[in-house]
Amino acid sequence: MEVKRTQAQRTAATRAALVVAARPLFAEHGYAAISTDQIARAAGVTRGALYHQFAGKEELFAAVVEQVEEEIQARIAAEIEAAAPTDVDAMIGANIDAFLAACAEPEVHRIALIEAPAALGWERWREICFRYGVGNVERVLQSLIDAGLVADQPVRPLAHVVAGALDEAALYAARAGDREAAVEEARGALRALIPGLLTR
Amino acid sequence: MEVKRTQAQRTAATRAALVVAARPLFAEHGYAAISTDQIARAAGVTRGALYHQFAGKEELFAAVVEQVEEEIQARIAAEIEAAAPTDVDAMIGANIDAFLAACAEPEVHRIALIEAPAALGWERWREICFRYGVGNVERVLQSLIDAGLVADQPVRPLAHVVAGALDEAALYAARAGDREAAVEEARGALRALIPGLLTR
DNA sequence: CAACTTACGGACAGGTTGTATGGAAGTCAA
DNA sequence: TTGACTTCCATACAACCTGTCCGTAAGTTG
Repeated sequence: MEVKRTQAQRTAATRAALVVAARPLFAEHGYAAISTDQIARAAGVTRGALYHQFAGKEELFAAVVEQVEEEIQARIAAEIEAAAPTDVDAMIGANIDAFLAACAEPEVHRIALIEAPAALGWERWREICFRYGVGNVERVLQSLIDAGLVADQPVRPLAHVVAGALDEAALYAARAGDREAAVEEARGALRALIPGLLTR
Repeated sequence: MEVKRTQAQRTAATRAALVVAARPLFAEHGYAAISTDQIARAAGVTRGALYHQFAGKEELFAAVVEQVEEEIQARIAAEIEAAAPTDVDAMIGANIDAFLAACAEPEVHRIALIEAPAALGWERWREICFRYGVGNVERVLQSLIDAGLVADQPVRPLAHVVAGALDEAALYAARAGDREAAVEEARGALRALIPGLLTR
């Protein structure tokens, strides 16, 4: 029927279709192995539309990364709230579990942790991570420092290092043959490492 | 003069020239942004030689990664030996310092930590890391466990997680504006996190 | 409703990877 | 030494991919 659509709606629909179509393709084959033509065709538009809506392939990928980060951030927040941890150890554990669960699918870990740093450049990747993952870690650490549970120190570098450990654990868990066992191992390693920050 | 060279010498010379030429190019511009033609020209050969010696661009890059890993491994071992740490804390600190120093140049951290996972795929990257960096971490951790200084637990996942923290710290330090200060911050964060594994 | 802006499709130019082909360099047996 | 044989390398070629240009359609505004 082709109802009359406003420009904003057309733009939103096209951008959304491209991002939605690109995401699983990037997740399965990687940034370099997927062509803009494949994405456009999967989205039901042409490359012309893609290049009108995004400055280029990299910008489209950035939009996908942004969407993924936003999503896992929301998932983690929801899981933490559901767990409603009472003491510090439970809170740290809940954060670890939520992060590992959120990174389980390739759409998350492959895009956000493997492809993004190389495709967008580390600086840009770090900037995005800082607004989501690392930023969250930093907030948690800061609250622990404020509560006197972690020794006072510069939070930013500590947040990066802890986030690095979390990222690697997520990849270890997600990419293993026996997923269940690997998640358990990764959880164990993180629970051995991170609570070591607590003052006792 | 063009002395007569044996086939093995020709092969070795060509492969070495390609790897040596490719390394700084990949380090500065990244894997995707450098063409096989640029590499071949920088090496003083043609793409024909490149494709005769390596199965493709990716295999050449893998050779570069391998060389970088081997080199930093040697550097770290030498620095540890030079430091000759006596107690556990000093040993851990020496490992941290040596790793951060080894990753300072882009030729190391950009190639081995940023480009390699995406270009070679995480599985292959992990396999290489395991023969070098992660493997080394695992050996150190195992010795600590054997000595009763770290709680008994599966070493492999712990080694991955610790290596992830080290990698992120190296990137944080290497990519910062004020290098000196960032190295100090990264070192501080690692020294706050890793010794937390020690039983007290 | 007419001028204007925005969204999009198709075609083109430049550059990239990998392969195929022919010749040069080295090896080995007689 | 020589002649067959293998290895090494350079050039030419085909397929593909990105980004841009231009024309057209859809929507907006005075």
